[in-house]
Amino acid sequence: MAEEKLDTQVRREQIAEAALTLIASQGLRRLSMGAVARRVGLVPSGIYRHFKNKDELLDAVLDRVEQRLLANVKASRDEHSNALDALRDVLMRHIRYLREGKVISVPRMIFSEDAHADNPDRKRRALRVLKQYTGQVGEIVRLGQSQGCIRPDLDVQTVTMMLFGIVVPAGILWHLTDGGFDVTRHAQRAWQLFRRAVEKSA
Amino acid sequence: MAEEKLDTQVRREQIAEAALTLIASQGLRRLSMGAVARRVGLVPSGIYRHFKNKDELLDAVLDRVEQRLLANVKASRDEHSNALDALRDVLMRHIRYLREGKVISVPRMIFSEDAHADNPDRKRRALRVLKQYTGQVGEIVRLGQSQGCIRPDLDVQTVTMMLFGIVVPAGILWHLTDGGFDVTRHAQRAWQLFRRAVEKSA
DNA sequence: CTCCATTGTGAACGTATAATCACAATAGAG
DNA sequence: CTCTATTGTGATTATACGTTCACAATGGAG
Repeated sequence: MAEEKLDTQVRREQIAEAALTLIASQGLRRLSMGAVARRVGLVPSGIYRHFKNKDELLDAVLDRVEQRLLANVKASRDEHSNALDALRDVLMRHIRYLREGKVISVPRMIFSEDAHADNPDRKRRALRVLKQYTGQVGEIVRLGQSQGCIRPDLDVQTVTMMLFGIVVPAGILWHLTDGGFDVTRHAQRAWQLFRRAVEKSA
Repeated sequence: MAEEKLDTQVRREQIAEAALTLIASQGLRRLSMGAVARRVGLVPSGIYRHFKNKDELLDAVLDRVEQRLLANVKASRDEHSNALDALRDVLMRHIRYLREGKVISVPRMIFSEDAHADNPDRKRRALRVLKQYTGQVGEIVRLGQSQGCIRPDLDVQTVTMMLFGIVVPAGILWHLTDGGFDVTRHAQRAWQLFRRAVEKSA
């Protein structure tokens, strides 16, 4: 079945990526070691050459999720000096990924109760990822406050979660409607509302 | 095991309620027919006297979720003539329930990919429930626009989802932190933001 | 080229759980 | 009170899945 023998480091990447894709397309519940194996062209037991068990695999997936999330915020920060522009970019980046069906696995890994059904450790790690992420976004908010484009009296976390609150429900509807919900239009409109709420009027 | 023989109608209620509670406390994944049975004082196979299979049970649970959601919005509408007050009440009602740990099963049933993993039918029904719910909230928004307290130029659905976007992320954090996140405080602050965004200033 | 550590395979096992069925208990109609 | 339909039980089956293990293939160090 395997085309060739590959190094563990390579396989671990392949396998984690395959798991991520499968989670994105079918949800965590249907993620079986067998399905992952098939996707990388291995036999189920082959996975265990590279991961001790399913838990360890899910941890690796969570690692990838963490990397991508933080990389995204960083990109938005780097590309926009104006804080509001950067925040808008963060938002739109999420929406774009949503539409491309790429990283639905992210919310699925972090939010799905299944991801930490009986694994308090992973639950803690998911929380840590989320906090790091909102922390980064919060930095942008703070920047905006010092730039004078965001009202200084607002609680940073609240603003952050409000932005977050545009993406998550949109993702839910997008998922429930199998892509029928126009997330882009919604994000644009919601952004107007968000902006009105946080912008410091001159 | 069973204390007494009970009518199917009564059992169906008991069983659906037990399932709802279990989903709330442990998530959908860990919901087994055996666990439900134990909770109502029956033997696993006993469930099948009242439900054809697990799918039918989950459908019944979704029914209950639907009822409670709509009843909640209705209560908020009835208790407050001012639209903004009613919206705030809808929000706070959610938050209260969140804290009481009562109806986490609601988002779990509607949002969890597991609830409709390979059941497109239930997915459609979950969408219908969500649409009815947002439709009801949307009515309040429209009312507010005609009352003159909500900006008339705003898209109703966007406003509705924005309110929704306060609850959902809060619920996520509340869940991830095992109740450590102060959802009430967050809801109050987020409400200020929301209000500022949608209120028609005099 | 040779050899061994690494990687891949197929069969097998244990477990969890949904679902079925023959049989027992019981509540309520008559 | 009696009888039957309804409800409850325990044993059992089927299935899916995570995991293990003995064995085979292979690639790279020497």
